[in-house]
Amino acid sequence: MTNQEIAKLLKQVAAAYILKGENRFKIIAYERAADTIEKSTVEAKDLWEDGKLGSLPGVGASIAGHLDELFRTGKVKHFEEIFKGLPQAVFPLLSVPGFGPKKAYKLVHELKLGSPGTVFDDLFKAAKGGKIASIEGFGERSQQEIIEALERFKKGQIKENRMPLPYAYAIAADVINYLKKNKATRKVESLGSLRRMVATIGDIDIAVSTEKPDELINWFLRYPKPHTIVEKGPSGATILLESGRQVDLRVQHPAKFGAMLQYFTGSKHHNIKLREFALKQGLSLSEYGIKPLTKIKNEKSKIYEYPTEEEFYKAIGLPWIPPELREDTGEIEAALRTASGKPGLPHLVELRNIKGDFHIHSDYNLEPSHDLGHSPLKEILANASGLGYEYIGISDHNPSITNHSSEQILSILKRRKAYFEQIMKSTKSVRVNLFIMLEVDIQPDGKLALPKEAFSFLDAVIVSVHSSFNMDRKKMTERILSGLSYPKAKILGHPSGRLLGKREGYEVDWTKLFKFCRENHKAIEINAYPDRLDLSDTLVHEAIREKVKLVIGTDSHEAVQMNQMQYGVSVARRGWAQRCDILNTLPYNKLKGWLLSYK
DNA sequence: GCCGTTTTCGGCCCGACTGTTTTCAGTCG
Repeated sequence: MTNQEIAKLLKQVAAAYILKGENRFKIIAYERAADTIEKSTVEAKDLWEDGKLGSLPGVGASIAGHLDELFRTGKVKHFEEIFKGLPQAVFPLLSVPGFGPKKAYKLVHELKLGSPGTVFDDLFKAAKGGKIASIEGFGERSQQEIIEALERFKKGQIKENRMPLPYAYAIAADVINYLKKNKATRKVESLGSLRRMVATIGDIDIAVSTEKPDELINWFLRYPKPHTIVEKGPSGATILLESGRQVDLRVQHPAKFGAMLQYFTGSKHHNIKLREFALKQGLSLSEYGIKPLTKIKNEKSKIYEYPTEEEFYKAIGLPWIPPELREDTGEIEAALRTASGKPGLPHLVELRNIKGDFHIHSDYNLEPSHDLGHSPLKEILANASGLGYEYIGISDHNPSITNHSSEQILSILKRRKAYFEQIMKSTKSVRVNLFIMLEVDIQPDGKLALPKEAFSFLDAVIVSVHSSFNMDRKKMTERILSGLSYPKAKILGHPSGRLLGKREGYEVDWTKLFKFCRENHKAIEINAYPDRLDLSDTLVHEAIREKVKLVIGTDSHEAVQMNQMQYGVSVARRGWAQRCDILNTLPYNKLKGWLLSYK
């Protein structure tokens, strides 16, 4: 059962409760639980197997109990009770934008739509036949709107995919650059999930601070890349790029920019928690500023405005919270501790702390079964030098074991080592240290795809799973631990194997893996490759709590991709990682001590 | 049903938009 399916079920429970007139806070509780599970980067089922369902914010004893029953038996008696007496045709309609439980129920009830399978067609026919306008609470306009909503829904049912963060980031960077060229622009910032650096992004939202909103909006609409204009209003505009990606602009006066930036950065749950917190101080927060509550009803109180987020947070007694942390996973409580002088918010790792990259593929042809890199070592070194790195590791894929004998593999690796050493001698001007490494497959039986003798030509290896992804959790965990048990296996590469939007990660017992890594001084990689961003933010947070060390690697197959380190850093930051948690922030000598110690 | 400055009981975010309304309900982000 996937997170999406669980979230859907919980939303249906909430909808059923709405229809049955249940206590509205109970409804909100179910909606909130559905929302966190839908957005969680860890499978709820994995958490359940570890007995950690309760770690999801909004999932308490009661809902966790129901989910336990769901995972064990495939159904929940309590939910079935709740659904009793409600027409099933209501639920499919809830996926149509504009349809909530009450509207859906009223239509199904009044029009006697019995079948969930044909409810869309049945309703569409009823609307076309003019049968909706006469229902109480509806009219000609809402009837027309229903027709259009159903048509849109039919067309757009292949739901637009969210894109991996780096793609969105590149699009946004170009728009932001363009917006900065206008003289009326004071500040430009991304908003929403993009600013929080979430692994996948839907729409791109950008905010501009300016005294001349109209001028900025018109400037935005003249963005030089091909686009169509979707919407234009007094406070912003929306365009659709040729790629099908939507870009929203919001403009605000500099005096109010802080509150607006805070509001639209979210996350929703962070903002809700923040407003609850402020309310206890008699302050009401909104996108326009902060309003002190008054005792007299309906009296309009003054709104205080804030040019910056720092001032906004300060006004409610908190230090500024980095956007990457704004997910209501303890950051407000931590900020509060910081405010009272105790250890609270982490000092998040930054891109400039990174001193090297171990996961780089070169163009040296060692006849691997996976893809070669495209750049020669010299170019990689030059790039590393430009990035200010002290060291790099070249981790080409291991030579294919089906096409080579052990002797051939030894000979290939011996030649490679000699070749790399020769290059290093001839490029003494570049002061980047080299580790000669490999990325080695962990085979299904847990053995590494490399003969034992071959390790003498290597400083260390990254081990990764590249095949048989569908093993059960126990076997996969044993497989990985076995692969990591080799003395020179120091790093587990792209640990979950996920490909964003394409493939779920394989199942792993993370608790067991983290414990093993901590005890054996193995590091887990945060792979910064755009389609991976693996380990996920939530698991990074958990790994750090378990005192596991991490490395951030780009998995570059071209020298230019080494610049993608920033996306790995953003995952680390979302997982609350500080400099001390990330090994490749260490200077060369210290790092070498860890990488070259074999047990 | 969830959850915790002080609260394990008693609270529970904010504003915009839409359409059918004469003051509000439903939906959305």
